[in-house]
Amino acid sequence: MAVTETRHTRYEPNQFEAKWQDRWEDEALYRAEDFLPKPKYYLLNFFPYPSGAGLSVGHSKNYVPTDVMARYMRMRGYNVLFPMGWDAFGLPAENEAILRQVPPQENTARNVANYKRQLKLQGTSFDWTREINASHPDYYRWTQWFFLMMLRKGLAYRATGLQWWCPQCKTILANEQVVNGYCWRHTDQPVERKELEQWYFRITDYADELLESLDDLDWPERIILMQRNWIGRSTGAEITFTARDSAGNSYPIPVFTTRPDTIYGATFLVLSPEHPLVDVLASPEQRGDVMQYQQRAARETEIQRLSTERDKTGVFVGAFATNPMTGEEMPIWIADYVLMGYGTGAIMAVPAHDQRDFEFAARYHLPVREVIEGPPGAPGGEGAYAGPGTVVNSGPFDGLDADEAKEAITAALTEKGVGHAAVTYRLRDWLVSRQRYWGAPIPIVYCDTCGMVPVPEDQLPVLLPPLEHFAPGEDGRSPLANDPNFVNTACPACGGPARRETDTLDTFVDSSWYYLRFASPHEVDAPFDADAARYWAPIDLYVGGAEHAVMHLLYFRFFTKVMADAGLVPFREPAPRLRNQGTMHGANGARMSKSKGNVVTPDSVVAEYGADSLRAYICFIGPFEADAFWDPTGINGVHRWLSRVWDMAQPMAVDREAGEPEELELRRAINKTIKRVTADLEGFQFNTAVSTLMELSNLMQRLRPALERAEVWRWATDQMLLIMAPLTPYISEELWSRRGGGESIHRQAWPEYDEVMTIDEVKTIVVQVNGKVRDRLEVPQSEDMESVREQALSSPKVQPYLAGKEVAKVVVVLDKLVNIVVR
RNA sequence: GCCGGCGUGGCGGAAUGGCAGACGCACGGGACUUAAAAUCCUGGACCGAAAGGUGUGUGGGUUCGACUCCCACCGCCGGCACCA
Repeated sequence: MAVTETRHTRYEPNQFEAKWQDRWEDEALYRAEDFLPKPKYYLLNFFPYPSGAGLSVGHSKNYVPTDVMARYMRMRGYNVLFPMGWDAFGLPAENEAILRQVPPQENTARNVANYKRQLKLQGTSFDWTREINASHPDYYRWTQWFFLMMLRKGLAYRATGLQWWCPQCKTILANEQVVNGYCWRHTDQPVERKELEQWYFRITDYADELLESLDDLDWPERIILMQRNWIGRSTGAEITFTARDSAGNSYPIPVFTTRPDTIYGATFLVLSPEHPLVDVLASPEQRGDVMQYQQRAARETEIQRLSTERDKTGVFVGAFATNPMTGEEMPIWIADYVLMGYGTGAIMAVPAHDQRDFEFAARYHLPVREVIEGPPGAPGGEGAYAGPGTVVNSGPFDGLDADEAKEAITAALTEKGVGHAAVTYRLRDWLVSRQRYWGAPIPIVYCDTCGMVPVPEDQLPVLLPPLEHFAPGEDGRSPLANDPNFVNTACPACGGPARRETDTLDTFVDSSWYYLRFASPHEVDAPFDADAARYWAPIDLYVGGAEHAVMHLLYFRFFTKVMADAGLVPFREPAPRLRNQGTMHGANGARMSKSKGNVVTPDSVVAEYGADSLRAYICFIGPFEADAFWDPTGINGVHRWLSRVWDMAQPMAVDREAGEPEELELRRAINKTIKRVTADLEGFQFNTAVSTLMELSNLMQRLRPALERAEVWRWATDQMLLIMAPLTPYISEELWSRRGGGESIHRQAWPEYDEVMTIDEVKTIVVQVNGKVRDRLEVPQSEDMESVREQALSSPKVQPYLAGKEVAKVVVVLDKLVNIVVR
């Protein structure tokens, strides 16, 4: 046998990582305890859907840095709530179950077990005693309860309308789930329109608050902007024009405009093809054309209709309306560029000052009347003028600035009773019903005698029955409709025969309140315990991807405001601070996904390098918010670093004195490192935290021969392990225990630093001549700048640049530099 | 088209308006080895023999001094896109 006289063992993370995982769990190291007197910190990741594909290192880009924060905050003395649960309902889960021909219940359970295993593998410190699952009856019971609350408060309603239908998902989608006319899950699947009766939540009631309180959020600017655009608040006026049909009957047509100042320039009205007055107003001569156009518009896909490139088309209705300001007669047209779902579904067309109206007028030879004159020299040319200017051709309002005219004309309209200031939103109500199996059944019963009856709270949950055939049908009905045992029930009001609602709730309803369930995950009498929720919520730091900018993140804000109004929670925003992690791309540059064939699993990385190397590399790879590219060789760097740490932090006898200069240098380095890493972690800069630690270990490597058997070395190594503990929990714990550190390193306090010890004994002063570096002066920290200035001016390296020149100015920056300006 | 964000070595990236390229990857040279791996030491922005000069997408500006602030342009990424 070869003699392997190595002083220490090699760094082999597989030898001890599993051991610590078990021990941490046994010792309940990460259990969050309600109502501790310590300050609380609620750290949460977006609610994940446990996919059969399992986790990739792309997911680690979210979970690892968040876990680092959780561990850091615990060491800072916070009572940290860092829970995990499963957004297990929903289409992807159901589709996967269909594909595998396994009931979704079973499939989900297996996926959850795998996710959990993978998360533990990576050393995440979730409190698993608070694990929740949205597809369990003890959870969705309360999702249903919230639906009833919405209904009670008048915020849930049923309505018929043309809705987006994805032929692949075989269900209706919410507006937020339609992307440029395509399904958000099937990006090559155009959505179609179906006329169906659906359930909605009245999110538009909260549009103003959802918009205004964005200002108070510490969220990425991008997300705030996207929400602001999505809500799309426009201010202007609603103006009532009076239309007459060919028989001489009058009908009011309200229009919404953001430019009431241009009303004198309105030369025709345009109604949406679906506008209810179209049928009434169409003249006998025009009726044929009008109906043909309406049918064509109905057939158009959303993509065709939304295309801005396409020429504007329309048809004259055969009727006229009176402009309430001018008394002028204007023709009424229909055109598909006017949408029924926005504003009033009708507009006054001002071709001189609106590009769309201009194009329409040009095509159909309708009159154009200029009423806003731009400043002199303003670009004339093609198209509508939408800029600022002075009002002309507008009777008594001539000469006013356009902004003044907005107010003046709105006031005049109000005075005459034909208009008023108005606000319109792009945001529509949230469509929450889905014609799919795998979701929370909507707790409603239809009785022939009593009509629609909510299921009483004490009869919740309405259980989702196991179904043999749970795949969606072609008929636009939920598979639940095929189960007579589910459908047929007794009316809760009269006891007579009744039918259950068979649609299920959008999964975004599940994720709109889950963050509160974590406060008291086992509560049986309420969705959450009010005191526990008051203690833990709102979320102090919420972390997830930017793809949920206008879906989940809007819905759960809405839910929170409703809950606040219901007295359930004392705050109106669920997550005052939000951060988005960047996307992890595979080595081939594509987003990491199974279909791109570039998935790297945490399992394979952990097997090869250990979890700490994975964690450190994920942190080191780049800024948290930035996208990253997985470089399979890049991890070597952090792995080598950890191997060196392993080697230098082995327990060592203390039997030598340290050399004083080295000891001081090490002490300073430790203090500086604590200071920097503290600032880095607070600022979410995990990449520089790791590089700071690498610098420290490089320095220690250099000082090691001089110091490794001195007391200061032992102290420094302990400090280093403490700073590393949140980033690399396993190696820190293993070395800590080998060194006899006592209780788990993860129960230790975050190290303090001494400001004085972060300052070097000497300072380096840069000497510039005309901004170019010519010399560097090493002077004692205490040296005053006046003396430094003299030294700089007399520096031999600087002299040649001063020769024959006149010194015009000397700029002195404290402890930093001297810049000599010469002419 | 409109609104954001970003442009720094071969690559990932670092730099309160004050030494550009920290820390790594990859690569070159060397040590150890019969050899290799691993490890350790070492080198490198570019031009130039050197002195020195030039460099943070391009062009201007502010400043004693600009990767950093301002203006214009180019490129990439993201969002929105007939919303009246």
